[in-house]
Amino acid sequence: MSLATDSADKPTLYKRIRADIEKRILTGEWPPGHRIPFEHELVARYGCSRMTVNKALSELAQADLIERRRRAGSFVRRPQHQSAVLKIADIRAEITALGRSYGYELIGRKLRAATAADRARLGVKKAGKVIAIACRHSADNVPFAVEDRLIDLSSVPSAATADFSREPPGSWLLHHVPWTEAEHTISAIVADDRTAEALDIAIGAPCLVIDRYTWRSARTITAVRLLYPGDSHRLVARFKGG
Amino acid sequence: MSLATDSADKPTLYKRIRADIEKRILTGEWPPGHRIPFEHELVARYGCSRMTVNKALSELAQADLIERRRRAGSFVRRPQHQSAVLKIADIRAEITALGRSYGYELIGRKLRAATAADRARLGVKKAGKVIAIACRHSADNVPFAVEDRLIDLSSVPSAATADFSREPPGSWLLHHVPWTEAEHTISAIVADDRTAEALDIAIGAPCLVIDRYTWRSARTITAVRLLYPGDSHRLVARFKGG
DNA sequence: TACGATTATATGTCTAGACATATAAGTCAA
DNA sequence: TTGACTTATATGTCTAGACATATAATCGTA
Repeated sequence: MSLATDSADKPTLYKRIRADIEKRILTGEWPPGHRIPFEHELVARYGCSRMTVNKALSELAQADLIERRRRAGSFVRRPQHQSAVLKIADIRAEITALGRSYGYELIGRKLRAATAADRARLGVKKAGKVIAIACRHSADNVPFAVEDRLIDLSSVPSAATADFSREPPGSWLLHHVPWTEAEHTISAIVADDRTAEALDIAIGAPCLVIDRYTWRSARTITAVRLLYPGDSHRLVARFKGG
Repeated sequence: MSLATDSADKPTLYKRIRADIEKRILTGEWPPGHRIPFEHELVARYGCSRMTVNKALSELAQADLIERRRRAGSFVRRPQHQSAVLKIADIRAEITALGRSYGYELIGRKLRAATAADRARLGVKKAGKVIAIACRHSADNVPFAVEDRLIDLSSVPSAATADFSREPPGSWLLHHVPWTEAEHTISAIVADDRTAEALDIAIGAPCLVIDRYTWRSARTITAVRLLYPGDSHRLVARFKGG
């Protein structure tokens, strides 16, 4: 909701330019790598001075949405600059970054009309189709995490035809769907028999639970629950603040 | 290290102005709430046009380091705008925000020359004095978290005379010491007998463990371990991303 | 073909003005 | 004392220029 509506009030010109460009990036109309119009082109389009256009583009650059290169132009950045906590969104990247071999195993995949429970979990009211996915990640052939995910197909129709038997859904989504907001809920449980079996740990051993919800604008994209062995896994988040 | 050294190269004027102000804020010379010089004063001091000063201040505002108010001036922001994960840094604020009554109990406080273990925990080589603090937080008289903290007195000398019997050290630090970086490590354990006793939970119940290290520039400020009952507590982190 | 020098161009920074606008502070009346 | 009105002022936005600088593209040469 934060940058939702500058509704009704008259935004200044440079803010309008910035919002116009931001919108095209977030909707995917201008994908990562796309060259956005030169300053002089925007000057012509909006009928203003170059400083006004420059201010809009500078703010987008400061927000890491675009990258500016002298003589070449300004380009939409790849969404790889998330906060540290979100980097763990891509478990494969996390494991390979540690120099360990990544293993992935699809346990189950079901395409179905959303049940009441599905709608509650995704936080949506309208019915629609969803994909439910269960899978397991491993590092050096040791179970690393089990994943239980729901994807809202009305937000991400292309997920219906994606091949999740080879690519983990988290990686697929990260590379195909731009997100704008995510919420993590972290808690701890002790392993029940099924969890213990899946993670190859003892019943009663501590587990870290991460529930993540991801939105694009106001639309829910996916809800996922990740279970990690709590004593062997550490979740590291590093911040810069003021 | 990120914005550490623009060493040797010649930074542009607006960057120098921005860096000058940033430095005074981070060193605490200009504390939260302090009014920084008006644009026209900075124009006089640096001998440049107002637009140059304005660019420096606008970027500081976009980075949430200062707040600008028409007619009033520009003010150093309180460090309350951290990422969601860091908001839980202040347990008191977290509890009162939920409308529950906050309780605090100092269990122990020791001022000592740093032992080898202390130095390892803080990640410093040089010896010096430290304060070790143990305390417990509660919500509506139910144990909420136990805290085990080490403060490096060479970084925060004023902590030696702070009264931690009434104010929790986390709140005190948050309000007295500006930080620039923090690292969280989150894991899960099962409660041993001492932990179970302190949190009033069963032995073997799941606990969430948060280890946090905080730095100002390259100096370690504090290291803290927080233990939460894992089934009743949830750590929520919300982000906006690209 | 490969490499080095030249050129064109988009961004980076800066100026000396201008008018708009929100609001702190002061003024005056009820 | 309180509330309404006025005023002064700091920031917000914008312009039409300028020169600096990094670099993609081109051209020329070995």
